[in-house]
Amino acid sequence: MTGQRRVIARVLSEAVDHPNVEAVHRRANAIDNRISLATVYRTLRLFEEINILERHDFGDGRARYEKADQDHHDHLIDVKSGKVIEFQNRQIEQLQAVEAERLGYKLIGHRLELYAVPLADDTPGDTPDETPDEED
Amino acid sequence: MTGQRRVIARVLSEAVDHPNVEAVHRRANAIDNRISLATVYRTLRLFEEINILERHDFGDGRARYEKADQDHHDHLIDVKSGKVIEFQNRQIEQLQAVEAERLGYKLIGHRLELYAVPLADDTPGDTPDETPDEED
DNA sequence: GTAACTGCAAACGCTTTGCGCGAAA
DNA sequence: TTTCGCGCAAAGCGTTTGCAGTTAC
Repeated sequence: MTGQRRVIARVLSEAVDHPNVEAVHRRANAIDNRISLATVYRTLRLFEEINILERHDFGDGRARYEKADQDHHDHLIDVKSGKVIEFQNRQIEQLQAVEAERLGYKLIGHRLELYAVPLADDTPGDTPDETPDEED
Repeated sequence: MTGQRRVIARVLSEAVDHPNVEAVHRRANAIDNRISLATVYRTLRLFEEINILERHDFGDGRARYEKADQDHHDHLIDVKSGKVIEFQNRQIEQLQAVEAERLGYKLIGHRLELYAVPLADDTPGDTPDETPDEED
């Protein structure tokens, strides 16, 4: 267990969002600036394989990470701000398993992402709020 | 409307699966071998923007296409064979909208993928059937 | 004739990897 | 000491793009 891995582990255990690799690298370097991007990639992959972390792909072409969840949840992506909200819905989960069985399969995993806009928000604009990179 | 676009459109309208770009290119060239990969990429993107096609990402790092659906459906991915099965489930759709509202959002899109293994299949093996590239 | 489209090859963005050095046990 | 992890820079992969020539209309 090296210092780099410790730092990266800490960054992710403290994260309340879903940082991409670059963000993890930035945060890790704020703690110890001798951590290379390659190491971040290698370590994140390692942690993912050990099931310490989960990798997500929310469609922007870069991987995002969060600690593997004890209590499983899915994500709602605010397409205006890029914000990511976690939610659980036992009912939907249940129906997924049923649907899989109906098709002759045993469900072993799933990906559910809801893309949505704020309810109150009536702005007609097409442009999403300036893409931040750091958010969620 | 050029010959290339006609061929690519035909390839996708005849497809019963969810080909990736390389597969589309291969099939298009079987009809007319003067179609470059760049044109395939450009045309698929164009068709996607016009909502003639839908682009999917099933997690293998390459885009897959199918014709935009009149009647919306989601996908179940057979993780053993790579096969992709389409399904519809009104109940799940409904619950997604409800969940989004509960979180203060208006649902505008979603992605639901079920990863599963055949029910009958009791093989303990970890290795998926040789990855084909052409399948589904 | 002009605007739109194409093929080619180079570039891109994210991610992985070969290698020689350095730290962990 | 021996193994494992590191940083660096180069390569890999799917995808996009600049450019000059070609095609549609």
